[in-house]
Amino acid sequence: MRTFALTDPPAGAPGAAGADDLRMAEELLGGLNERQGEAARTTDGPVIIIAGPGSGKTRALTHRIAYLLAAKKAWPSQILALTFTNKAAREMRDRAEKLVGAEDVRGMWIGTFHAIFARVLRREAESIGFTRSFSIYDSDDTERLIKELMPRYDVDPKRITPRMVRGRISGAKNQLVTADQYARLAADPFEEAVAKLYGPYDQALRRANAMDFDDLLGWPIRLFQSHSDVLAAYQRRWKYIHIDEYQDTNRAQYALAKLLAAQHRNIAVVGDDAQSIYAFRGADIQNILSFQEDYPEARTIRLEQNYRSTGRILKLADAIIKNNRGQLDKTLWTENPDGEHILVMEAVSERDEAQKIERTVRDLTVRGGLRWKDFAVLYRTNAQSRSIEESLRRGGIPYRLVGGVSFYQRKEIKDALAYLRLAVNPHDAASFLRAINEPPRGVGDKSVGLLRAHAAQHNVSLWDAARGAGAGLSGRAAVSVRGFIEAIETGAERAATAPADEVARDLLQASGLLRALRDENTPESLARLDNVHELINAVAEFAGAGASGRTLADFLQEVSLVADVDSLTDEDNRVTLMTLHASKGLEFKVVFIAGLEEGLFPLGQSTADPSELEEERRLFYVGVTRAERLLFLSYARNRFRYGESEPALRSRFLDEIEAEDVVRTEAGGTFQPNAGRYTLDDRAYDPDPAVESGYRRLDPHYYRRSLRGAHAAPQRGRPADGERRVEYDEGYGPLVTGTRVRHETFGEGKVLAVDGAGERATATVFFPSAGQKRLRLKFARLEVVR
DNA sequence: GGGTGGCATCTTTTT
DNA sequence: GATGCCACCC
Repeated sequence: MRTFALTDPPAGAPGAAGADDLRMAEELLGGLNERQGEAARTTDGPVIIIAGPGSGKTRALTHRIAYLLAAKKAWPSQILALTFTNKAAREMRDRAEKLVGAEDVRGMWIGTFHAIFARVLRREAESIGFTRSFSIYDSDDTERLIKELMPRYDVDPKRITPRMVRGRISGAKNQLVTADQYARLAADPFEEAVAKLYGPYDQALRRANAMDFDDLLGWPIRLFQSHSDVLAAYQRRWKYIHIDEYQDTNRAQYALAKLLAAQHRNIAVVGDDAQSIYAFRGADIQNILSFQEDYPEARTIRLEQNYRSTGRILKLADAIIKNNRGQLDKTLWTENPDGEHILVMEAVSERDEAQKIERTVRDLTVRGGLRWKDFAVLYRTNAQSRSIEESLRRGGIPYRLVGGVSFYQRKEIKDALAYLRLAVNPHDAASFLRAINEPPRGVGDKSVGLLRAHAAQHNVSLWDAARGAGAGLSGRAAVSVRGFIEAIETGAERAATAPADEVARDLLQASGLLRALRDENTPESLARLDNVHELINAVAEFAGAGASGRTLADFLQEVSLVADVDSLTDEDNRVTLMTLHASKGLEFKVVFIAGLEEGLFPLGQSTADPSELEEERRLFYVGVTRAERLLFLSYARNRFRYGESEPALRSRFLDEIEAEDVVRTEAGGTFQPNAGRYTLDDRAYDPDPAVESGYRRLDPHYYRRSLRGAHAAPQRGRPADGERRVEYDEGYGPLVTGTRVRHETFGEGKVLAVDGAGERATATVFFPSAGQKRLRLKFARLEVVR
């Protein structure tokens, strides 16, 4: 929650730096080591800082900013710093303030890519046909919109879910592939279905005066490309550009940075390829390599000394990442003591695992003098938090859960926000659909269907359709709709003059939402009512906090852009629970990584794809390097899945650790990794080209049955051309993603995914004739087509 | 139009 | 174990 001064930098340079200025600038770099200092001092021209975990990379970047200001190289408003979380931005700003003073930092542009460019878009909205108060759609809104479109374009939401479509469209947007281009590239029936929806989806967003997250990057690019004067203005403005966590940038972010840096070429990026964990949302490590191509004059600085962790933790991290290929060359080292051994804890169940964690936390606070906030428990999926929460609660240990269902994702909050968003942007279709019959006011599916038909027919928004009345609504529905519209319009009019929180309070009152919750009068509904009041308070706080005139529209755009980690502060003394992803950039004295089991971490089918497996491994690396002093790795031999307990096998990540005197068992013995249970790349054993260059599973215990199928007998030689028949009835075979199979009734299809084990092994197969099917291998008797 | 109860389907990770 | 969806009833 931060405002950026939107004034243009004063003309000219900020005056020549005197000797005093330069001395002060140098002093600011006093606390840095030689390398960090070099990174901070390299202010002119492109710099790429390749930095390991805990090496003070953000520190170096912040000092660089302070140095620029102190040495009078730029006005604050000429500095742009892009981060990946608001929290990182806030920390960077706070540290910069401490270095050079709040006064001299004001006006600097520090924020996430999304926040900064949302801001740019707000200023330039009209030139791309939006209004300033456009809505920002999260994945929920987006899926709603896609679902709306599906029947009209003859896509069956059972076969191809809105979520899948959203994923594909988002991926395409990250790669800067437009709807037209996508339609041309679509290669299979699934992609063709996506292609049918992509264009209309974009039009629907436009009609709703809304943007999705990817548009917040895509639209600025289009804006800059079509308005060279606008681009030139921003190129001039931002004399110095900084990007933190550069390994997480996607194509669109890369393109934006390149466009903006073209004039001054003062761009400093910081990244660690080993910590790239967001490929699933389009992050591309290649951007690090491209940087050196785009800026051949770029200076490369490596920060390899680690200040955070003990020697043993670092040794473990190194042993983990060594199992990945193609990591950039980097040697981590530290002057810190070796520290304690890393402990592996085996539990019989997830409940047992949670209790062990709870007990360990308690012991360490009593004996080790640690505080609750020194601990973090990290896990792969949000669902894992439940058991850990339970045991911490039972033990009376205060904790803080990051992620999961955050405040702004709760239903009542989304409903309330829908009203507020409509008042600001009445054409917002997703909000309209959410709010129109919440609370129930007699406008059900049928009436909404009529409005929708009317809107589609006249190519107007739902709002216009509803406002035009008529549309064939029944008398009762028409009255309700009119009341709804009036309430929103009243709110919209008042928004122009009254304070944002008053507008919000009155509008929610008029909506009937508050009354419905009060009338329901259950403990749950009253809790929800409290939440809505809390939202109103948040609006009040927001509107009051800013220097001047922060509007409801500003508030709404801000809340769409905050993540849950952002609210994390060091103030509460609580144990932190969060996903490994959310932990990036943070550090804790003691870290637990729970659920180190095959299928959970590495998760699901990621083991089938080498690049996905490597991303999982980097995620493990990220988790391990969050720890300063103590690290615990745990797994359970049984874990609940789909409501029933299922046996689990400890993660390959534990068995591939090769490090002397680093890891111990709880009993104090040496941890014995079962080396070679999984090995790298022995493609020679597999005649199937689909798994070429893949990791081969070799654990005879785990995969005994599949080995009997094909892998165990490569010496029999490849079958002659033609078909190879694999029987599945006594287990399941080496079926991997991409394999072509034939089914008795559906014909030929392509395997999209395989999950489950043994009896429950299930393949997701796409059949051109019948669409996507989930088939139990036990029954389906698939033939592999070669 | 709306509410309820049973059944299926999951489960990545997030700005 | 929770959410979503559908069928059925009021």
